[in-house]
Amino acid sequence: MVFQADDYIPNLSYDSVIFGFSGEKLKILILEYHNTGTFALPGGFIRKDEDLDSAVKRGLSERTGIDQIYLEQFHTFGALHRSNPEVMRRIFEGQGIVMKDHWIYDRFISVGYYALINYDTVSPKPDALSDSIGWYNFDSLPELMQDHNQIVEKALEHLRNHLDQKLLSFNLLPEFFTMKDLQQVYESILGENQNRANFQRKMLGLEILERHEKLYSGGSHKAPFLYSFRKRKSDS
Amino acid sequence: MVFQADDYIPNLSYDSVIFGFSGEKLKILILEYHNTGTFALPGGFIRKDEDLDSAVKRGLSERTGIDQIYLEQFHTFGALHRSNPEVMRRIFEGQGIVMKDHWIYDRFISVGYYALINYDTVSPKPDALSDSIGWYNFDSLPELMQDHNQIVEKALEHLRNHLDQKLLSFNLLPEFFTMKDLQQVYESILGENQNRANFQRKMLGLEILERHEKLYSGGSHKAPFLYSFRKRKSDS
DNA sequence: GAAATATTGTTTCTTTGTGAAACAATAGTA
DNA sequence: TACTATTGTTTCACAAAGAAACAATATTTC
Repeated sequence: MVFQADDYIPNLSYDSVIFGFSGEKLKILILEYHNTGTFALPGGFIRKDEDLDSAVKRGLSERTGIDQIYLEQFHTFGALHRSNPEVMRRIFEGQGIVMKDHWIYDRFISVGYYALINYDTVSPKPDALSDSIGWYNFDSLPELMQDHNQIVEKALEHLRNHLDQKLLSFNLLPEFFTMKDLQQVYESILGENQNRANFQRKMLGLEILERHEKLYSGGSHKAPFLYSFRKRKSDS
Repeated sequence: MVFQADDYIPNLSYDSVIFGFSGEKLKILILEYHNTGTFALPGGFIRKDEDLDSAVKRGLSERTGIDQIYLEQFHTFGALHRSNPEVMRRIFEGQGIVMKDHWIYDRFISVGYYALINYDTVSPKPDALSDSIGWYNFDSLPELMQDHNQIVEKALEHLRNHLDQKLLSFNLLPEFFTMKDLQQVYESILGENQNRANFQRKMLGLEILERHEKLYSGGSHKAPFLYSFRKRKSDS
């Protein structure tokens, strides 16, 4: 599982910010390299014979088991000193792998992607080098290696700016959800409370929701409708 | 001037969409390789010892002579077959350079940037490989090599989406301009007419314009105010 | 089984913002 | 001096957004 130099494009990687929503909080997937105490975003390399997008999809599907993932590229990080060969070296040595020279120790420019996935239906798997992968609350992340904290910041910024246009939130929810669920997704991403009545009006006005029978819920109050989002032509 | 393999990151390039505004129309800079009839965006490669952003700035300043350029990265294009080695080979051979193998014939992933510059104060210079560089009306571009037309499309899309937030338009205007000038920039970028009264109200409301004395103009009508945009702390 | 409670779905009212038109001002022209 | 073209501003109508109030209902409590 040591990466063969000839198979991959050198000096170029991708890093992914994988968002999930637990029902209350926005979370992202973080890898941990136990022996080094290093936290990192899931990332990977691009084969010489594959599309950039395909490389990212491949990596995410390996880690999450999901094939149909909402993926968006948001920025490419190219500062000269963003990558630190010493950190990579420690990670490999923490795994018992000692290599004097390797293309992986070079300087890397990295393309940032974010993904939105349904938290409930995923059981993430660590990759070959990492010992664990897990969900972390977005508002209390550990310190990540290299510039990964900045990458996360930029991902959220992009997500916020495009939340309305792209109805991204749906990718974070299960098939059926209540209006309150949807509102909580918006609130956790935007970081501010939304007015309940206006939020409902706005969402229904978009004409993308399908209303179903009422939820037979356990709450001691009026049961909310369940919604799903309409299948569109563009969906495959 | 043949690029040395050891100096540059392989398989990675940048392409730049350089916007200018002639006073009426939105234009972009296009290179032409005469002997091949090929049109292309100005682009370049990244040295192993420089920031990605610096590489792009270096390239633009070589071509435009301007150092302080508004630059924004908008997308990285990574489709496997986006670059075509045959086209590159023809360009080199058109220059009388015949090389059997060269890293420049490899597959390239390219980072797209756009720049906004003041049309009047720039006299663009072609690079080593191209015979000419010139302004083309944005709405009547020639067919460009590889995926460069798509790159331009995506640049405009990004520019439109961020026009309000970032007040980008100012980078396209001379130091002093009228409200009508500013409105024409907006209209040419957005591709639709703006209401005159509301546009003025909106722009003044942003509190970023400084109003100066009236222009002593030649028009047979009330002379318009001249404006400049306020210097901000963040400017260096 | 009736009242109480919590939350949902909707409506109403107010405020704010936007689009279009009208009005007033003025530099040059006839 | 009147006329014309365009600018700067105001007004009006309408739509959107924010806040509060009202009505409906599933469960709990008495």
